[in-house]
Amino acid sequence: MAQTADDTRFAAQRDRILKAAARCFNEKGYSGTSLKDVSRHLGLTDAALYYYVRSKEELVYRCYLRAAELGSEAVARAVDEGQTGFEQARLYLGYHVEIMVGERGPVAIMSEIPSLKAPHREEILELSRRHSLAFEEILARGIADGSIADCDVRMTGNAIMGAVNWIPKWFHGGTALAGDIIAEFPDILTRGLRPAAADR
Amino acid sequence: MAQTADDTRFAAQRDRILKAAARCFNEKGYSGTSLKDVSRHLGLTDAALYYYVRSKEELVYRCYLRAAELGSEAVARAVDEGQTGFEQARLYLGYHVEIMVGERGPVAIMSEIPSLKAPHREEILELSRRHSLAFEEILARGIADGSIADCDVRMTGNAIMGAVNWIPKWFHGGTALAGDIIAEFPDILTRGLRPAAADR
DNA sequence: CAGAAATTTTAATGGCGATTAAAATAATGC
DNA sequence: GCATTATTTTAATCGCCATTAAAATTTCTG
Repeated sequence: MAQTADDTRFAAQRDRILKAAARCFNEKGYSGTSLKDVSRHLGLTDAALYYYVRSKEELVYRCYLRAAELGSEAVARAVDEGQTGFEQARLYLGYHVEIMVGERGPVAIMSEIPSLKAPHREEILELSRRHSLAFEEILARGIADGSIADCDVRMTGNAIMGAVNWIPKWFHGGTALAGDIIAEFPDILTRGLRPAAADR
Repeated sequence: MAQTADDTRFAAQRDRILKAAARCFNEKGYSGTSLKDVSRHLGLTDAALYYYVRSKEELVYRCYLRAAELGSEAVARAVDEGQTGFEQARLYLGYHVEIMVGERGPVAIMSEIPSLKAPHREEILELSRRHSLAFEEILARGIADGSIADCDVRMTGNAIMGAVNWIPKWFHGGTALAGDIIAEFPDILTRGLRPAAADR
C-alpha cells in the first residue's frame, strides 16, 4: 500500500495514467474530463486511479509537474547544444514540439493552473514562470549575439509559446501529421526572429 | 415571453450575458464555469439566464457564433483594405487582436467545439473551417503576389492562429497591456512571413 | 502451493450544478 | 392607478461525478 516512486511496476502504471490524463485534459479540459474518461483509456475503473493518486486535483498537478520536467529538460538540452541564441531557440522548439506530438506521449498543456489548489498552484506557477523566463533568456541571448533581431522578448515569447501550446487543439494523433509538425513548426516559429538582411 | 431579436432591451441584456460568458469560458473553460459564475458577473441569478438562453450549451453556441461573426468581419475588412497579401494578413491580425483584448469586450476562443451538441457543433465547425480557410487564402495570395515567402499555409496559419487564441491564457484585463498587445502582436506574428531579402 | 502484499472492482455516499416550475417583482401601455 | 407583459428570484428536482470503504482478485515471495 505504501509504494515508493522507484517501484517499477507502480511507477510505470502511474506514468501510463498521467499520459492518458494529459490526453484527456488537452482534449476536453480539466473539468470537462471525468475520471471515468481517463480510466476508460486504460481499461480500468475510475476508482482504481485512487490507488495512484490522492485526488483528481493531484492528477492534474502531476501532469503539470511532468510537463514542467520535460519542458525544462528541452530548454537545458537546447542551451547546451546550441551555439547562438537563435540556434538554441530553434533547438528548444524542436524538442518541445517533439514531446508535444511525438512518441513520448502527449504532455499536458498548462492551461488550467487556476484549477489547482493553492499549494500546488503556487508551485506550478513558479515552474511555469521559470520556464517562460528561460525561453526569454534564450531570446535575449540571441539579441545580444546578433543572431536574433531586437524585439520585445516577453511578448515574442508569449506569441511563440502560444502557437506551441495551441497545437493539441487541432492535432489529435496521427503519426504522419505529427512528423510534419515536428519538421515544420520550429522553422515557422523562428523564421520571424532572424535579423533583417539590412541589419547584418 | 416571446422576445424578438430586435427588442432593444432584450438584445442588449443578452449581449451583456454573452460577453460575461465569453470572459468566463476563456478563463476557466466550458465545464469549468458554472452558470452561477456567469450570472454573478452581472448581478443576476443563474436561473435568470434561462430567460435569454435555452441551455448552457446554447450559451456557448451563441458565444462561438458571435466570435465567428466578429472574426469574419475582421477578415472581410482586411481583405477589403489591404493591397498585398502581406498587408491583408497584417490588417486582419490587428483587427482580430483588437476584438480579442480591446473595448468590444472579450470574444470567446473556440477551444471547446467538441462540447457542443451535434447540430451546433457541425455549424460552428463549418464556420471555424471557413475562417481558417479565409486566412490561409490571404497567405496564399501573399505568396502569389510576392509579399509573403513561400510556406506551408496550413501549418503557418495554425501557428499564427494559435498564438492569437492563446492570448486569453496569459492576458487578463488591464488596459495598458492590452494596448501593448494590439500594438505589437500583429508585427510579431507577421515578421516571419516576409520573403528573405535575397529573394526580392 | 500457502500466505501476504499489491491492485482493482463493487457498491455506497455526498455535493455541486444544470434545469424547471411557480411565485414575486419590475416595467409598460392605457 | 390597473392590467398586462417582461424579467428575475425562490425553491425544488435530477443526474453526474468525485470520493471512499469494503470486498474481490491478482501478483509476488517463499
